[in-house]
Amino acid sequence: MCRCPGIGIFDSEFKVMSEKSKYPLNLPVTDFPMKANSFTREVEFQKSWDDNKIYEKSLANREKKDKFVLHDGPPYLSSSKIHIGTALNKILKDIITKYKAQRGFYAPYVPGYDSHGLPIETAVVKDVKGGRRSLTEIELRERCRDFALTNLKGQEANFRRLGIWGDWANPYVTLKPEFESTQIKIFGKMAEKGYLYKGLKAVQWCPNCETALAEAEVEYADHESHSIYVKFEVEPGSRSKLPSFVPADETVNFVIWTTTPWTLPGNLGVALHPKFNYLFVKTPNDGVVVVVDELKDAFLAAVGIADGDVKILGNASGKSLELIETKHPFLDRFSRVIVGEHVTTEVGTGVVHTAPGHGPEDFVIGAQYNLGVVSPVDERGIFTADAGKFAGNRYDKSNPEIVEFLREIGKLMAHSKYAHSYPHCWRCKKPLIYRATEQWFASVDGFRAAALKAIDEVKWHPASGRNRIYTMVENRSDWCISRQRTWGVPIPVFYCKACDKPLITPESISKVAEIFKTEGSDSWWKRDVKDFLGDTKCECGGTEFKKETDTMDVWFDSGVTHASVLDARPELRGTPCEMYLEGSDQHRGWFQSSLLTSVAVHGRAPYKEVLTHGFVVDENGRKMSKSVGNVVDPDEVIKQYGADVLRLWVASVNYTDDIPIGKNMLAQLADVYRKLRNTARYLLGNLHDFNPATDSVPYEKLSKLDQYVLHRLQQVVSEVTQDFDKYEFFKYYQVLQNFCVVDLSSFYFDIVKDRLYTAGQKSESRRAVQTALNEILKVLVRLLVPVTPHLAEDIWQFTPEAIKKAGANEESVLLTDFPTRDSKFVNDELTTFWSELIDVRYAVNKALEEARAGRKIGKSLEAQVVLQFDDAALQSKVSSLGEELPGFFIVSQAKVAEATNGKASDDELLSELNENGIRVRVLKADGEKCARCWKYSTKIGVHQKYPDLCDSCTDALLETIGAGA
RNA sequence: GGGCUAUUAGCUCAGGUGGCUAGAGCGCACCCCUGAUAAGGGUGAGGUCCGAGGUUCGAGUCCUCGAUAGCCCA
Repeated sequence: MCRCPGIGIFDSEFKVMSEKSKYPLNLPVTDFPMKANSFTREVEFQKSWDDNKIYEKSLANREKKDKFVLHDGPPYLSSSKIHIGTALNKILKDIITKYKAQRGFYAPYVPGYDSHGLPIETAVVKDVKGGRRSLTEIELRERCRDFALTNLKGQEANFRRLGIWGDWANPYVTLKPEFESTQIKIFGKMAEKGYLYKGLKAVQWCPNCETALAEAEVEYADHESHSIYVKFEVEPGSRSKLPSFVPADETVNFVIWTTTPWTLPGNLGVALHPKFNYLFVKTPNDGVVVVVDELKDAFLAAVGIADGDVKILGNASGKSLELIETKHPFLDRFSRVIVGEHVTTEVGTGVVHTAPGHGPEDFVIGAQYNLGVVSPVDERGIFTADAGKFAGNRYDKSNPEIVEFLREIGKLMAHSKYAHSYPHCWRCKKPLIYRATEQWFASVDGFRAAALKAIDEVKWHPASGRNRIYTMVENRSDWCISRQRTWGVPIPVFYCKACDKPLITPESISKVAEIFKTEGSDSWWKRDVKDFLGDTKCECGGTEFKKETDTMDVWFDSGVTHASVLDARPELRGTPCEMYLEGSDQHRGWFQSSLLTSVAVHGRAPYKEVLTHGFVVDENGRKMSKSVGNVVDPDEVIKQYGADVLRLWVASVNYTDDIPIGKNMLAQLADVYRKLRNTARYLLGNLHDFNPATDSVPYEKLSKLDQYVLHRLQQVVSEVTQDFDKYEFFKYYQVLQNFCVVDLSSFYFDIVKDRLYTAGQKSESRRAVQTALNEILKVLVRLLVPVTPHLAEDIWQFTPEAIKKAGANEESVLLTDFPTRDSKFVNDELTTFWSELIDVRYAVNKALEEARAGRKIGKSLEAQVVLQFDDAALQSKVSSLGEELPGFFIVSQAKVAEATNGKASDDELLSELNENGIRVRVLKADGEKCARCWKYSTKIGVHQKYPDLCDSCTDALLETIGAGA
């Protein structure tokens, strides 16, 4: 078969004169193509919107109106291609901004990008020969910037291809100087309020590379460690807290198990599980030892004590032993018994060596007990003076020494080698250590109450989002803002070289912000300290300063967009904005970082409403992953179906939960898209000769059916408006689809075709239909704008001039207003009236289908129907249609018979149906087939010139071609 | 392991405060039309409402437990 894309698409495929009929009909005329040809057409529309500045005009038109600002959450620039979830997010935003603009709001949309941070730095370094150390900081940053901006171009192209409108010429980017400058100011304000402090935190550290590592830079590999069991003796002052069954003359030892002997100098506690059962075991040579019940046997085996040689003195819960002090095995300090849920019975003794400077869990639990942090290891992995006799040794070389020393002083119960998986540096492949380092923190405690209050002043969609973020903020610890990275905004702090005191003052902040505003944050590395501080003096009298080397967490970058974008750009009219809209993971991410910085500085949330969506999964509800091969690429979807189908997908699903997508769904969405398109095509084709200004028929003169479809149209407008206002686009999708399929295509359009095609071209009955079709077109094309703007624009461009001139004659459909319910068309009685008639029509169709199945008729016009009703009221309703009745059933004749006239079968009876008090008899139509309208009639050839036409066709024809012909 | 959310026909969705044989559109099957034509119309077949208990005269709807999936934590 010849399939020639493009050919014939712009030709008129509708014909005024059928080849098979010698008589003229009023057939549809339009160049609106049935096929969308989205691949090229959508891009053309997008270009014309750009060229004609449609977005800018939309804003200008509504400049004096209330604002609705949806503030864009910045996608991260680690890739030049967006994935389907990003497409969904941007489309949702676009549906909302387009809708709000149509509703008359001033609704600017400024897209943003998140451009700093580790993943970009990592991606860049990966391609550098010789590794990061072969680059200066500035060189590395330049490469990162290029990488980010290249990706920005790619993502921008992807977004624009989706039909997203906005200020693409001026997006916000976190690496722009003015952005960075504002970020510094926010940091300064938080410092001024006392919300920032420097504290210790255990981070993964590579002693070889002398740098902190992020989670993504850690590789796990097999490693052989020392496995040791060590006694922590209860100090005399705590003996009273022991259970009474413990004999006073026995030493009592909590026994810990560890694979990192070198961390013992950092030990500050021994952790038990509050609910576990701990045994007090009398041993031959080690006094009483305390271990968890479940691991007692494994422990005895490990330390080589026979089961028969011990005696269980009693037991106690972990909780009951809390706060007992033990002696550090070799340093002159105590190690406190603490309890935590993180203790397990998988391996060891159920008594956990706790060194807050050497592990994140230890750090957290240590903070709860105020144990402090001891981390006697420098950046090269060498013990400091705090490590006592091991000072000066490398941590790993000290392992055997510590083991040996423990043995000497009698604290070691067992020692062996232990092979396990252990974190290694991805770069040098050497083992990592946890090391406490100084970091900058935002004290969430300082404004937690205000943040929680702010959360309750925001409208969350769905409502469960409120609880989600509330509990997170309620429980979160302080926010560590420091990153040991180069690609980011520097933490604007200086240190006195003499006393090491940090310097951060309104003046220093203001100077840094000022320089950043013109030169960007590169200046931090390029410029001398003096440029920022002048001749500032430290309190100690020192005049020499050094710059902080840490950069800020990228969540701080994006967390200040309310200041650096909303407040900074006049056209966005400041904070709070109307809406943030992101995936539900952002309750922990952007929603929270934005809230925290905004509350810290302004005492309120930066947004009035927050809308969240779920994650895109495949058709089986599984998450997408490359290895499974179920990833849907938005590019591919656009190539095959176009952006509007993808947008229709977004509108069709309930995005609150997981959002499925796949081949079947897309194929079905393409079907729905085609239905919408063909609905529009029917409207356009049948309105080609209609001028609303002169041809409209007054409402009272419309048929009851025309009035009904207009009433339904108003219902649709009402429902759809509610759906949009509640952001429930899937309801809009259902309503719209139902309306096009049920009310229009298979009902009104089908019935009314006869009037349109065969009545006199200018007859009132045809003009009445066109009056209704015109209203439908006007509404429908606008309803399509938020979700399928390209389709709407396509329809708009093919709308006959007379119709455009009579209505909103905008150059683009994107500049029109959203339709409102027109009360002059509302008449609820029509719904009750027609719903019963539609039931009758359904019965008639069933009867006709039976006749068709029996090969008695083909098309329904070959039949006539005779109806009888048990219900007199229904009968009179049906009768009231009068001459419209045959058209309503699309048969040649229809009549209502008296209920008594129900005698036996007629010879002509083709089928019969009797149910629900409705009796339908189908007979062959009376008379001959009219050559023009194809209806059967007994009045064929009443005009001698037209022997094969029925009377009404003759009239219509004479009217159309002029009387006297 | 914890928190949150979800689970109704092949697909996308309806089913306020528990009450008739659980609905819609699409898709599918069969048929018709050939003057919306790579369109249009008609009829029909599809559901142990995730599972198991429980409350109740009655549960898709309420309660408990569990399964599966997604997100966030640990």
